[in-house]
Amino acid sequence: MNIRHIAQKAGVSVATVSRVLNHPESVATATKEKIEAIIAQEEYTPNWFARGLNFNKTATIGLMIPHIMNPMHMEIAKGVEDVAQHKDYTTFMCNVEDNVEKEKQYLENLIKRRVDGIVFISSLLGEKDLCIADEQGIPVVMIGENRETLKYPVVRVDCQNAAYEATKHLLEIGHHDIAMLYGKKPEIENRQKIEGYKTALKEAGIAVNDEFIISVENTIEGGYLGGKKYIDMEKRPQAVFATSDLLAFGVIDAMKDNDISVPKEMAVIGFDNIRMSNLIEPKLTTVEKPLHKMGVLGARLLFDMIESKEKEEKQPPKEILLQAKLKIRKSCGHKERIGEMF
Amino acid sequence: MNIRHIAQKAGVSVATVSRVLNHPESVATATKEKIEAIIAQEEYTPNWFARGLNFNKTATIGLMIPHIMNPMHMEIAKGVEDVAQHKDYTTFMCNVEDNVEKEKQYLENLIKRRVDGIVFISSLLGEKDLCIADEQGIPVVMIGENRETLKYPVVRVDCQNAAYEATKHLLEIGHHDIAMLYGKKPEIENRQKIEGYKTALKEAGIAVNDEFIISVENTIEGGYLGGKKYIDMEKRPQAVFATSDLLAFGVIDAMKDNDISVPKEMAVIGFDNIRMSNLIEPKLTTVEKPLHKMGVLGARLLFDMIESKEKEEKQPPKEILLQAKLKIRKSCGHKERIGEMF
DNA sequence: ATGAAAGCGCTAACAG
DNA sequence: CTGTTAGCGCTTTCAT
Repeated sequence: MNIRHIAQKAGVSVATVSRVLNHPESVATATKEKIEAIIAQEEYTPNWFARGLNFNKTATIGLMIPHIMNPMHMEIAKGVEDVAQHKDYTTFMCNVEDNVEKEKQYLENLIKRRVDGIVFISSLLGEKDLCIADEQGIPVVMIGENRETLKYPVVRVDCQNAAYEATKHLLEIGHHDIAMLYGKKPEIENRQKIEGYKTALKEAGIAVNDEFIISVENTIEGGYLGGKKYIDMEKRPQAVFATSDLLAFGVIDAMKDNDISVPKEMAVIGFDNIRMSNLIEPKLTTVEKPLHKMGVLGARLLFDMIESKEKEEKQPPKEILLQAKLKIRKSCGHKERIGEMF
Repeated sequence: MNIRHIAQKAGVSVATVSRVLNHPESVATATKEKIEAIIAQEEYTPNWFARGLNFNKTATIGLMIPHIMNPMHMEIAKGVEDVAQHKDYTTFMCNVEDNVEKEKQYLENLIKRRVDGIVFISSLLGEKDLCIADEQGIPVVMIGENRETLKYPVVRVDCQNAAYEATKHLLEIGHHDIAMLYGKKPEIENRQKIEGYKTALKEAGIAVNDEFIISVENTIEGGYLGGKKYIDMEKRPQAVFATSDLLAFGVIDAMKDNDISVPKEMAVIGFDNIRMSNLIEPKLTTVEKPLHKMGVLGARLLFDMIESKEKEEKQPPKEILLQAKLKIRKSCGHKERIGEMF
């Protein structure tokens, strides 16, 4: 079933059919209606490839997701998808699994398919790979930074400051021996978080204990493992700053399994504020990232680029810096500052 | 940058370039290597559309997901994606948001893009829409049933029996007034679950109280709302059978907010056994669905069809029926049957 | 307002 | 082993 069949049935040329598909106003009402009827009746759908061959637009964007089982990523993804949907774009979600090779493969795939743009959530890719997209003229935006060099527009949150605040919160409650558990993957954010953590400790005149700084897989299981390590230490920490809520969940689970009360014997603070974080027991004190908003802003940035590309304008890469906010709940045992609570 | 440029640079015809791209073995090693070098150097990527115009294969499958923020769906999606990845297929994930219109739109989009097959998770679509894919010769498989008529291969679990077992478990513990809270959306499964629930009650000689059967959005918030309704009833139920873990989470949260102890004053059982269900307090007793496996089996079914389509074989739609299993934890307060625990 | 015809970039017979 | 060439289905000038 192709455009020629329709043209024949209607007794017109293919050009006319093509016109009713693309510029309906330029066709006589009578012929148009006749053709439209036939199209409907025959359930004809124009061939996407033939079309793409002529246009250079696919109304598709790609979305790289580090891990689809991590609710944090999905909350961001939802934000991106909401905007894309609104613009009548289809979103290609790609599950990277924290694996550089897989991400590279997906990127190539997306480029081959000529997506109009790509949003990366915490990309693992280096300059060299990323610029493949660039060279093909495909706009790219980052959510969560990727490399120090900001060659691409990026939506990021000030992780260093957030980590500083989180650690300080633990300090204010009265803890000295504060451990930090971080997920292996988004390297730069980790570095910033470590920096913030150390700064807070130093300001409080506390020496950094490197044994307390552990990295694991960024999953509940990873958190459990980390928690177990802290438990087995000769000199246990009094508090754990976990760099994601998922990790914090794992830590708390490990504590429960070993009859260590949270927050009484061990304070735990998370990062991200995913939906579930106020459902576990004790409700998780955490750092609130505006996840959905990050997705929305990232997508907007991308569409700005797509649209300015059409007009052949060029703009310098924008950077949106968001601040995170402490969300004080129960897992650190703080009793004052109730005003800041949810 | 197209195939002609490459051909010129290499001093060969486009056909030869096309050959090294598609049937490298049929080209002399020397010419092949030369052409490959030029392709690499020029960073040439074949135009996807031109290619799709000739082949009728895109190495892409579509995956309809009712709601990306529901971990249950993402665990299934992960199973599908794992298989697709293994077969070197790219997976187009579509976030349906429990919205028929959106699902229809995504379906049309996937068809236009000529995906090689589509996996639907708990599709909302009717025969009429679904057969659009059929008519275009695009294989379709269902995970979680869609309509009574099984025109398509399907991976499903015996929800009726599972609901029966869940209710019976509540009964065995000693509860009489058992409520049922179900999510609005996968209609058929709901019907089956209600059936199983009623059967168990009847067998125990307990009259069904229709007031106890409430439907809400299938989210944590929905569960919270449902829980609240039960709390406000003149004669409160002693136990709630929630048809998803997400709902159960919400119910438990509502109980906590109202100082009703789970399981002492209110037993709660869930359905799905998502990863988080043993992290909340009390650990959730639930019905375990083999989520990842469902995704894997669904994808395999799809690839069977894709491959048998290539060979022009036709096979009757297969149906895979899985059994769910009670996962007894703490939220119902049962103390025996420890052997069945995690 | 409509038709004829020239591509878009690629693949696959068919020849050599 | 390689080149020539006819499409794949559609859009879009350029004529009429």
